[in-house]
Amino acid sequence: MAVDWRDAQPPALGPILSAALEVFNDHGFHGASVREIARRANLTVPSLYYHYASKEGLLRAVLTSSLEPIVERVEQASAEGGDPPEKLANVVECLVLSVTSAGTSAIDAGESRYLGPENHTLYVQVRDRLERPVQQILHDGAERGLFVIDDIPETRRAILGLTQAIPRWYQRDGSDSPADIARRYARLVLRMVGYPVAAH
Amino acid sequence: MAVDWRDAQPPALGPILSAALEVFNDHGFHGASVREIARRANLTVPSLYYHYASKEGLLRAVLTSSLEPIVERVEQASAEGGDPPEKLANVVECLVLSVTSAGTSAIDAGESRYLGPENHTLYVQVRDRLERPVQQILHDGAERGLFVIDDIPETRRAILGLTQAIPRWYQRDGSDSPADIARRYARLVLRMVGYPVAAH
DNA sequence: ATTATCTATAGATCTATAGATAATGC
DNA sequence: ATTATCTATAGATCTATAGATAATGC
Repeated sequence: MAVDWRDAQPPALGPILSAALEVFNDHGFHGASVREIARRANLTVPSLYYHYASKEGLLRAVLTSSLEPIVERVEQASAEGGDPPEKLANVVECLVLSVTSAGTSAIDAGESRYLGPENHTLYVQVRDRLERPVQQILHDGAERGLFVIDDIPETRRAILGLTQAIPRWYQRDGSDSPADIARRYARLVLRMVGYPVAAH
Repeated sequence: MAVDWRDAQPPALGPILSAALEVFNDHGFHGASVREIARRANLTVPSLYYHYASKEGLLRAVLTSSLEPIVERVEQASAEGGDPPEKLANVVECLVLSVTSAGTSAIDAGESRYLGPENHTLYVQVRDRLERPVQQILHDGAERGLFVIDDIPETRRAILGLTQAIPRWYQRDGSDSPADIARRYARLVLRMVGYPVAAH
């Protein structure tokens, strides 16, 4: 096993994209200015434009570069589980850890709607790789009669929407550790697909 | 019973706020321009400023005016249920119908973070009235041993986050009617709180 | 030669206001 | 008197580029 998906992720995002991630997270795509991104990256604006053709290109790079390591960890988390319930618990834990941990940081996936058609397509390709393992687990679990699911794609969207909503309320100085939240969310999702889990 | 919470909601938002709602929904707060809002409301920009002191004031008015009728319907939906499971199913159905129905339209609650402190406080007061009945139902259901819940506030946030994520993928021309989605989401949430529901 | 940075600036757009003018209600 | 609209514009800010300059690698 190359890396443990439970480990805290390294930044891995280079100074420009790290600056862009911060500013996009703080103000959203339209509220962010390339001036501020350049300032936080210790560059002038034209230097920034040497590396990225446009503000939109910057957003696409931030979104895909943030999501790609998450996809890889999610694939590992799924592979590590023995049966669908364990796989699903692992994947949900991994997703929650990803959006609550420092480095990776969760840029609101909703900002992707401001991408133009070409950049949006590139982003969707990465997002699809995140959806695929979740879809597969739900399908397998339902097929084996382990899960009770009315509509698999809808449930997949519910699960991913659930984890993406966490950054809206999560405070890093709160009393609950990311690991605690991750474990509770895993149980919550297992119950959601009709797999009974006792209360803790 | 004054109004049926399952009825499709009337617009009820006046021409200026309706225009603002559309533009904020299309482009987000920072991507929206007051020029376009004024244009869609058939007004000049200074006329618009006569009615609302600032773009931020417009956003606050849109957010609270959109949310208030939803709050009232949710309170009705809860009151109409006999026991916690029925109340919860009603509330979730009502929330899903609210974010998928035409008039009310679901402005992304995430835009509220762009409000300044005073306006944010006003918005939070309305949002709290939405959270309260959900919190109460979860509390009652857990107390009576009907629900299996690890953490009530976290589960409340999960449920509301779940419904707020719907507008990101919901297409009004899709094959599933809002009523179908609402019923499936209600079952999904009941399972989430450990209340078993058979598959449909 | 290539890569990466800079100063200076174009040109558009943004929120908001000043001050005049019309329409309405007492 | 009050309410609601308008024309005209202030003043700031935004994304992006032109063109010069330095540093690096062959």
